[in-house]
Amino acid sequence: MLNRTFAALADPTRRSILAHLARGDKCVTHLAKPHAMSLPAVSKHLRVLEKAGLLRRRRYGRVHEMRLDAKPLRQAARWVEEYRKFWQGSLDRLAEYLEKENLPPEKRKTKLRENRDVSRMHR
Amino acid sequence: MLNRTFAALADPTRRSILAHLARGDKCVTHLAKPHAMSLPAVSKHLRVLEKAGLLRRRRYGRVHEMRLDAKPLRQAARWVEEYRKFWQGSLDRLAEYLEKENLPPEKRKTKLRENRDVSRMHR
DNA sequence: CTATTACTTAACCAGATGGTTAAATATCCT
DNA sequence: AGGATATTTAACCATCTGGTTAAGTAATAG
Repeated sequence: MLNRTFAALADPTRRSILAHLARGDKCVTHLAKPHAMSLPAVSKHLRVLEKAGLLRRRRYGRVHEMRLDAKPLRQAARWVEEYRKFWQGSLDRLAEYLEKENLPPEKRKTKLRENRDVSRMHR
Repeated sequence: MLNRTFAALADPTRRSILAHLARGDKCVTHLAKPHAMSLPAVSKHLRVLEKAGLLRRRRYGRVHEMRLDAKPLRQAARWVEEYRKFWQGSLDRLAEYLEKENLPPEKRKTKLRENRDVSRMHR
């Protein structure tokens, strides 16, 4: 499920469609209008979103009305949130990380071996 | 950026790699071991994650050590959180939504026109 | 009945993705 | 020097993706 959810969100057109649906249910033609592409292209995007469970489709005659269903985003949010502590601490960690990179090669080599002994990791 | 981030997260192998990196920095071989695929395949995944900014690479001799960088997830989280209210209200909304679907066709048709007048949307 | 509207399906295309194996590079060990 | 180890690059392949145009289906309008 996460696969399909994230894959669906990876496309800007689809995120835009979701954003539009967040302001109210809309039919295919309405959703297509702001997106400079053919109707079948939008239709495909809608199918992707539908399969990802991010929207529901209802037919009223020939009009297909789409409704946002954000439930799959809950799981996605939970997954991403797992990493909150890492981006919170990342300023410090990254600083420390990049600092090493600026040591002159000689110094770096010995310094690093002392600390982390990565060179012996694979013996 | 969101494009690359979400795309990177859409692959289970890559999510697994990130999960492993969350427990500490690791080199390519170590990251590859639990994933039943060739080393080049993992190497490609790492490049994708790197381009998405989700990890940093440091070389210690022949060993490439990877470090998680979760900062891009922050933006992703913010995006997803925008939709929190929708999945929170979705139980009610979806119930209401599906309830209509179970009405007998006759009743549904008239009922819906009265309410929403979708049939006149495109005149 | 006919035309128009809303939308999908089909067929096609270029380029990306996710994997493979084989070869190349670079480092480390003896 | 020569061999083993860590990793990447190259070439290839099948499938997926995101778009197109053209044709098909179904409902509404006149």
